[in-house]
Amino acid sequence: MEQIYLLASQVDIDYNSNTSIKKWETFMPLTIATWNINSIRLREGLVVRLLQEEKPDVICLQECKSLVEQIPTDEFAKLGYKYIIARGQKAYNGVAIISKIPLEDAGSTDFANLGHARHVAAKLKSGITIHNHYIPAGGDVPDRELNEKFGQKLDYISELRDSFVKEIPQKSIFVGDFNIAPFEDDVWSHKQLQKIVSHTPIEIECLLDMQKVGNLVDVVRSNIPNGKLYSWWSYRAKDWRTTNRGRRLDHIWATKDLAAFTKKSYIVKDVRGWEKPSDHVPVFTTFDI
DNA sequence: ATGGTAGGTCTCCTA
Repeated sequence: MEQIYLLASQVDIDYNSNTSIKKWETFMPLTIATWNINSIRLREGLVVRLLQEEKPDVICLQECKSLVEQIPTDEFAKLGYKYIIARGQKAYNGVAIISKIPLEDAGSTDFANLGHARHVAAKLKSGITIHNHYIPAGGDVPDRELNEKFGQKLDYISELRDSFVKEIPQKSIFVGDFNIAPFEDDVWSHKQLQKIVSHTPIEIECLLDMQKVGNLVDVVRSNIPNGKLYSWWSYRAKDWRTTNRGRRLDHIWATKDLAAFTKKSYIVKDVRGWEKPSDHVPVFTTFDI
């Protein structure tokens, strides 16, 4: 039987061909990062530093807080990150996918009809589609009768569950700031956060239902199954590192075909200690495809 | 039960 060794970023994978693809012996891993940057214009330098130090193939950013035409791109391009697919608006939200490998715009959807730039998708030549989401934070009060924003958060995820992920094809990666920490080990105190938006049972149920309907795998938790794991620490804490009251709000999910090829995920916690940091740190997964 | 910090359209909205 003929075997082909794939360079995933250079070759179109044809899963329908008769040729056997010896997937585990290929040698071009694809590393994806997701990071809520909280203003891309203010933190352009931090993105540059991260790209230099960690060299992901693709980075998905949320809360760019910028019109697309005002996103700085020159310094990213100098490092080889020449491709960017983004959606933006003034001051709020905004998502971008920045890549060393060619990207094709795969559209965006205004979930829950909020009029917000919270989703963008890009397709790689290998046929993999990356969906980058900034799910609404949901305000402070976890009751949709008292707080419209909490309802919008549930509506956004319900719409994903009832239409979008039902149709999601294989070879999809689904990442971003989901603003929900689903498991006990995803928060510093499960007991103390049960009524705090981001860890309430209703949000968690909605998110995990959506994950199940889409047959999506939380690859970061698959690769790091045990122990506390955070991607966000509040700006309001006096000493984020010492008190360590974190939450895992940022996620990398994938359809099962791709999830089967991931072995490594990691979170670069030190980024929270860089000068003028975002309150989120980047999360990484390598797909050995 | 409260307040704490940060970014942008900046004394008010968002997170």
